[in-house]
Amino acid sequence: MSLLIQNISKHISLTPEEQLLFLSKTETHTFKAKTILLNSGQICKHSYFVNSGILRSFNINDNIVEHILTFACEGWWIGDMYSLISQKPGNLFIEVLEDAEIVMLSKENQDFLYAEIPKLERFFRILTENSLVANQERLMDNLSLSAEERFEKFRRKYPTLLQKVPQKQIASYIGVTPEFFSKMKSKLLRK
Amino acid sequence: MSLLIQNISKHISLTPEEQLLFLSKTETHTFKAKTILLNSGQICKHSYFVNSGILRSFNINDNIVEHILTFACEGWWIGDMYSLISQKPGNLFIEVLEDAEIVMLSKENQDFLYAEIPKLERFFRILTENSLVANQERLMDNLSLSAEERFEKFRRKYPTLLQKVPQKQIASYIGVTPEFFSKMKSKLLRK
DNA sequence: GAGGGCACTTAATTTAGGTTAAGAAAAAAA
DNA sequence: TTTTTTTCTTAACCTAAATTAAGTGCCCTC
Repeated sequence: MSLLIQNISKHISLTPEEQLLFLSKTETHTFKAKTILLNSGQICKHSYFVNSGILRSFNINDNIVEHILTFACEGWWIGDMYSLISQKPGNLFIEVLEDAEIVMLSKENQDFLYAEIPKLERFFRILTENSLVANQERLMDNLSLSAEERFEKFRRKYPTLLQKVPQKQIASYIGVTPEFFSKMKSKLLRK
Repeated sequence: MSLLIQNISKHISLTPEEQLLFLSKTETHTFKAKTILLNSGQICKHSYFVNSGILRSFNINDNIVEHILTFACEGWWIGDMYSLISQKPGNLFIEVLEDAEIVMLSKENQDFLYAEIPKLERFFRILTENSLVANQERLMDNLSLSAEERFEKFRRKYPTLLQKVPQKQIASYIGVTPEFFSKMKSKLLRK
């Protein structure tokens, strides 16, 4: 069974026909690292489900500084939620960090599937709720924890990412400069 | 028509019977300012819809510093999403800031209503999506904007709140100390 | 295998924002 | 009204993290 169907089946149960219908409305593609799937200023047309590889979404401030909103590894969904909902140009980039196989679900097909398989409303509601909870926690962490504590949390939450993505991107995710991150890391190692 | 039904009707349409069923599963109460509706460490049993007044959700760090997650005014929903979903003890407080009339929807009744009126899955999906988008924007703002810029955004987004809640709570929301907020404010006024 | 970018490090300097403390003003309570 | 508590301000001092800059190692690709 595909990773995507497994993912859905964690929260709702689909009949074999529904599974086939769902899959028939998606497209699976492979992308090389460094591919930009969505550019800032574009309208986001798809939700992306990661079969393998790593993606990230980020924005760029004043044309200089990148800030990472999310990483997405195997079994995660990613997209520009704002742009996807509003169908207006967003300010996020979505980029492939590690060669990836991606299931793409277009906004239109998603709406079609909501109509055909109303249970999917439930599935995406739960998915969105979980994102919201994670996001709220990260926001509170950014308000109340030091960079060191945020790094510790990141390391515990995404142990595999630590090995796989350049550390300047982890710095960006936890909200510090690469230089400060480097200093902090060597301080932690010295302990 | 009640504010709550208006709110729901923005996203889905309910028959009069469904409206009555929904309302029959809620309880409306009034609360005085300073009432704590939910304490840290408790399991959140209700979603709260604000008919009038102002509420806030916040956590307390190291028993000292408060950090505000959300304000909720007329027509807004509020709750501890983490605790509500998981039915585990959360770390948020929910407090009434200004005398309020609140519609309370228990977790059990919400689940009951999902079963009776599946359209509601859609409604709460959309509600959660909108929260997520707002939350993501706030997170990115916290990563990339200065305190002054965050305050400017807050002021534009919630002009009414500025008058109504103590400024130390706005400080807490944008993520600075009351002292720094005061300094910043007088600097902005001098311009 | 030489050269050109990246990613990472280190260090000096600067700054945004925190801390501490104390008084003034305002609001709530009595 | 008076008292008490909370909120707001101001100011001196402190610190986490940013900025700037220079140097090192490393993977590309030509």
